[in-house]
Amino acid sequence: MARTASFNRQIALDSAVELFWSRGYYATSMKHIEKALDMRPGSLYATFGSKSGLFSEALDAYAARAGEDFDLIAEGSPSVIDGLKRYLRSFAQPCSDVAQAPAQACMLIKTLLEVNAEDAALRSQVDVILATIEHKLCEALEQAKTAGELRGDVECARLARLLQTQIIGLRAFAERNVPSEQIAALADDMASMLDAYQAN
Amino acid sequence: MARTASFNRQIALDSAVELFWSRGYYATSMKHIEKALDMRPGSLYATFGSKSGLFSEALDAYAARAGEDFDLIAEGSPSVIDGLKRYLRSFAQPCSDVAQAPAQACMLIKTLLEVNAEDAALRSQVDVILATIEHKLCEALEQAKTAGELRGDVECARLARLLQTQIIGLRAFAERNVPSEQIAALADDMASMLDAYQAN
DNA sequence: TCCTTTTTTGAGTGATCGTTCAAGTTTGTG
DNA sequence: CACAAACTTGAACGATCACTCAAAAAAGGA
Repeated sequence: MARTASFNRQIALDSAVELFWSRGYYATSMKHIEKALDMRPGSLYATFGSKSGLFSEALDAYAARAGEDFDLIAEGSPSVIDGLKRYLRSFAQPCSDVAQAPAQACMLIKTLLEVNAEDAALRSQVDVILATIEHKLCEALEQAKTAGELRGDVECARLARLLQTQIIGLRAFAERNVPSEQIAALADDMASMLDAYQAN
Repeated sequence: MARTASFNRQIALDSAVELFWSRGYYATSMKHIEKALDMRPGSLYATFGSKSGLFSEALDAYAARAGEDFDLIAEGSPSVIDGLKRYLRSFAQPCSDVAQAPAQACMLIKTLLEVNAEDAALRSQVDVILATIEHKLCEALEQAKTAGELRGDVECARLARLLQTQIIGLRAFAERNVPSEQIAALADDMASMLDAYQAN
């Protein structure tokens, strides 16, 4: 009955994630977006509403993909704690996938540190996503506790926050121009820290 | 023989640090700068050359102040390790000074994650400053080792990077909208980690 | 007080910002 | 093939971007 859209929404969002993850929010212009997504203003605004609307959807797409990556490692691991250790170390691998990540640091953290109070909606969106991830980590730890992997007195919520902070620090540090062996050593040190929480 | 400048360079730079630390690099316009520094374009460009020139000087001013803060805590501590633990916990205090910091996260890390390849000079400047801080931490740890505070087999350079990563993570996490008790608990956990490196 | 030197001011530069929209193009249906 | 509906295009909008510069203002020395 009418013309069909020539673009694929998910592919467009993937391009937006890559672009925003690489350049950040403010330093990405609509010209960059038009080129990266191969879409013109009319289509862009009809589909995503605004630059911040597109960014918001890109954030959700990024979070979804990050969640899948975590689940994939968790499922392929013999134990919960082992999975968490592998997850930590996964950020130390220079080029794990064929598709090179546009930045070492997490897009959520880049956004948390970049976006200011004038874009409060984006800030609170990042806050919610990070709280969700924290919650997911907490659930994994409680599962480990039930399985007898963790000591009985471990506060899972607290350890979850510590773990999230380790990941944040590791990935932000990795933005520095340092040899990859040093990043790997950092990941190893963090994995070893978990030993202090494991049951005898 | 001629008119004297009406502004104080150091005061202007302090204002620039506060402004850039709060808003970041790209989201800070010359209009913001004119108002915060109470200077007009002609004076600004005659003094600092460009927006990036001013930002570069602000980065150095921030690093200098951060170094002083660290030295102050280190000097007032009974041991090196104790000083480092206090330093970690200092980032968990909501409003330690009268002058409230414009952000929880470190300005250097905000810049590292924000500035993209087009401003390579700023990026490498941050890299150099962070390497200097890492080196300073390493020296403090070696001093602690000499004083018998650390085990003999501790790799100071590696531990220095781990410490820096902890601080980066802690301060970035603190940008989230979470209760200050959780930040304090994080700092405590990080301080406890150092125990594993201390001599029996 | 006048002159020289330096600083300050603010209007103005072209470029680019996010966004809008009318016109043109492409599709499925009758 | 004709029509209607949806999508694509690209020019254009006012606002703002970093930055320039000529003119006005201010200060010290003679």
